[in-house]
Amino acid sequence: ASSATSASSDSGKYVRYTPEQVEALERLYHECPKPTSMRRQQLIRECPILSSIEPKQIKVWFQNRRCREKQRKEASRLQSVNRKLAAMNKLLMEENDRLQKQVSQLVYENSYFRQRKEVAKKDTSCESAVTSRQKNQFPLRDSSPAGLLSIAEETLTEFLSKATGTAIEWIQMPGMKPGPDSIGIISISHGCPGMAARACGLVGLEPTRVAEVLKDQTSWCRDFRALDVLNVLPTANGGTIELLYVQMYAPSNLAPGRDFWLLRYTSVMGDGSLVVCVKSLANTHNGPNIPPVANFARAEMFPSGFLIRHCEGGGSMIHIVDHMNLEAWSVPEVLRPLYESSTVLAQRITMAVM
DNA sequence: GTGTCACACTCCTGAGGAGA
DNA sequence: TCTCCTCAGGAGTGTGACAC
Repeated sequence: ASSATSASSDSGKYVRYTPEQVEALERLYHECPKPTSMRRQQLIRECPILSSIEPKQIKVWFQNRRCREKQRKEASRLQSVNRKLAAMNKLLMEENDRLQKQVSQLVYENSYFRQRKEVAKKDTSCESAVTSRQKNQFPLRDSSPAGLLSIAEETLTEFLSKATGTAIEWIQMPGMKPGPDSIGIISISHGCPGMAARACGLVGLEPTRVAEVLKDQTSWCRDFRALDVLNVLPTANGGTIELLYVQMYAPSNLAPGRDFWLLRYTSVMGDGSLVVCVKSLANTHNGPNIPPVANFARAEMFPSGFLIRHCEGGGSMIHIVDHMNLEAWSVPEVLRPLYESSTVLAQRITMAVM
C-alpha cells in the first residue's frame, strides 16, 4: 500500500490502490455510499490504511465507485431484459412456426376442398344431364369424356352435313344493296326440314380469331337468358368439348324460357377450317304448354354453330347455322305443301305468307 | 455571480491472458 | 520471453444544480 501511495506521490498522476486499501474503501462504501466532505476527512483520520491517500482521491474514488455500481446495475438490468426478450423471441419463433404450419395445412385443405368441389360440380352437371336425358328419353349414352366425345363427333358429322347442305340457294341478303358483300347462302339438308344456314360472309380474320370472336359474340347469347359452361374437355385435335347449361328467353315473353343442356364442340378440320357446332342434349320442359294460337307459327330457333373456312386470298368464310325447329302443326294446312318442300326459300316464303 | 458538488463521459495506465 | 490485446479502474473534464 505504501509503495502504491509513494508511486502516486512520485508520478503525481495514476496509482493503483492496494487490495487492503480497496477493501477498506469498499467497506466504507457499503456503510455510506455518499459521504460528505467532513465524513471523508473523518474516515481518513480513523482508518490508518487510507491516511496516505489524498482527500481529493477519496472523493474521486467514491465518485467512480457510485458510477460503477450504477453501470453494473444498468448492465444487470439490460441482461435481464435481454434474457426476457430472448425468451419472448423464442416463444414468438415457436408461435410463428406453428402458425406457418397451420397456414400450410389450411392451404392444403383449401386446395383439397376446391378439388372436391370441382369434382362434385362435374358429377352434378353430368348427373343432371343424365337425369334430364333419362327423363326426356334423350339418347345420351354416358357422361364420361369418351361418351361426350362420341356425341360430339356425331354432332360434328351431322352439323357438317347440314352446314354444307345438299340444297344451297344463293340469295340477296335482305336490306343490303346489290354487290359482292350482299350475297349469302341459305342451305337446307334434305330430310332435315328444321335446319337452315344463313349469313355466309367473308371476313379478313384468321379462323381461330374469328372463332374466339364468335364464341364470345352476343349472337350466341342473345337468345339465352343464362349460359353456364359446366365442363370443358380438351380433344386430341386441339379442340374442346363444352357442356353448357342454357336458359332461353320465352319466344313471346309471355312464358318462362326453357332450359337446355347443350354440347358445344369446337374442332379444327384437316383443311384448317374451324367448326363450332352445338347439339341440344335435352330440355326439362319446365315451361307451360302454350296452346296453339291461330295465325301464328310456333318455332324455336337457336344457334347450332359456325363453320369457318380459310380462304385462299386471305380471310375466312363464315357459315353461321341456326337451328330452327318449326312446329309443323302450327303451319296452316293450305301452306303445308309449300312448307314441306325441300328448299328453305319455300319455308321462308311460307313464313312470310303466314 | 461565484463556489461547490455530483454526475456523465472520456482518457490513460497497469494488470493479466493468449499466442508466437 | 516478448508482443498484442482486453479489461478494470484512477483521474481529468464538462455541465447542471444548488447555496450563498
